[in-house]
Amino acid sequence: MSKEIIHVAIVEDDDELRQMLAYVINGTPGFYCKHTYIDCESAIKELPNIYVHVVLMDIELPGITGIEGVAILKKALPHIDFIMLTIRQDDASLFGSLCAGATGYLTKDTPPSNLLQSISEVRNGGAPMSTRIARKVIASFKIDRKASPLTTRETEILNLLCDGMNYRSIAEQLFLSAHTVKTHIKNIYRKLHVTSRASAVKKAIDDGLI
Amino acid sequence: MSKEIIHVAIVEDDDELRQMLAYVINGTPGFYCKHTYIDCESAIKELPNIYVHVVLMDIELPGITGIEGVAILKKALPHIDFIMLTIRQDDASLFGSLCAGATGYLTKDTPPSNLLQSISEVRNGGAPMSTRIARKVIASFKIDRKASPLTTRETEILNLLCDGMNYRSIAEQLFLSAHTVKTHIKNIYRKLHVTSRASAVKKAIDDGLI
DNA sequence: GCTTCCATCACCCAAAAGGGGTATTTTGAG
DNA sequence: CTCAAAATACCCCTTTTGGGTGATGGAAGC
Repeated sequence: MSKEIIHVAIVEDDDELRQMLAYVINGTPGFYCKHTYIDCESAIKELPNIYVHVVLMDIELPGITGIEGVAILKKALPHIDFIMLTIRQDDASLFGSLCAGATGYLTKDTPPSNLLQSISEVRNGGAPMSTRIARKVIASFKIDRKASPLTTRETEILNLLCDGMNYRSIAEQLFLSAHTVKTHIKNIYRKLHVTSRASAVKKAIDDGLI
Repeated sequence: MSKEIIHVAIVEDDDELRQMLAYVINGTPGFYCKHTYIDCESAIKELPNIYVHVVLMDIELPGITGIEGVAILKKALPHIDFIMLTIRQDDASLFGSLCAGATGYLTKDTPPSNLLQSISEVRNGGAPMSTRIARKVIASFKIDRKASPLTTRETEILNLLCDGMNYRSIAEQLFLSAHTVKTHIKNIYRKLHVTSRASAVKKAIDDGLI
């Protein structure tokens, strides 16, 4: 664990909460919060000129949202870690924030001790998340591939279609006649309800078949 | 926090570690470990017949790997939470496990107290992860879309290609001549280094262009 | 003012794809 | 053993695609 003092900035439009957060941070050894902002516009203007390690970012802000703000700021200041601090638990907010470059995601019911621990954690290479949030993130990976309607051979050929191979190339690679490849592809089209290679590839990817 | 006793099973081929883990779990109030397995084969045979909440799963096992094991077991026993407990930190192991349905991922340097806390956490709707692991998971969402090489019009047409539309349909939809559509598609192919619709769709999806 | 990119439209031609059939062999489940 | 599904192979025919080449007008950048 690093012993350096962690410099924290806050972007939060609620005056009371913003001041309370700064108060808690400044009242804890090892943490320091000098800069707070009421919206992303001012944060975007000021942050490049100050020294800060971690930013606590609200999502629901007037003007530029916290998610858009992170996307903009993270691109300009990739060394800063952004922790979302929000009441929102919907998938769009969560995954939007992560795609934008947030490194942590805490709900506002996080008690102060956990919040401080999360700030330390993000500074030490972690990615702090509220309990339910973590579960959502993990669950998003699980692929319950509905039993593919395709046979092994068909799936094999579908993969080669993705590489842009034509009948003949596929046939050579699989030691089949081009006629057979064509028959398989016709069956693939029928099963996926498509009529072209392009849409077969798209549907296969969307449905997690490949 | 639930006060019920959490029933834990272990799948781990190292005799010493397996016994040590069981010893720690059984020595802690609120935790109970009656069943341990040295490989996935025996776990797959026994787990459906026993009462258990959480399974600690190693990855490197003789025969069926922990990842394959989770995929098989999670499908049959979706109510059980699987926590990977492994020395492996590579992306393939991590994301393979998550896709298979693991709910937690701990490295073997996790101290016993953290391990027990993680078991509680997963039982309470969380998704416990080691610090670095969490960061990897979060980082996997971040999309730094390299500026698309395609123009607005080309991207527009690329999207229609995904729907399996032909020159004529695209032309009608965009109020263009089919000749123009063809020119755009030729330019798309050149920029994406492909020579067919199927591979253009694949590459566009892979590169996050659509 | 010049150049570059974008968007638009056009023609020719060979290759490939797609739709409709039919048929044999292998494999697997009951 | 039997039946169904899967995998294999072939034919005919029309439509679509991909590659090459060329041209024009407008907007943006230098």
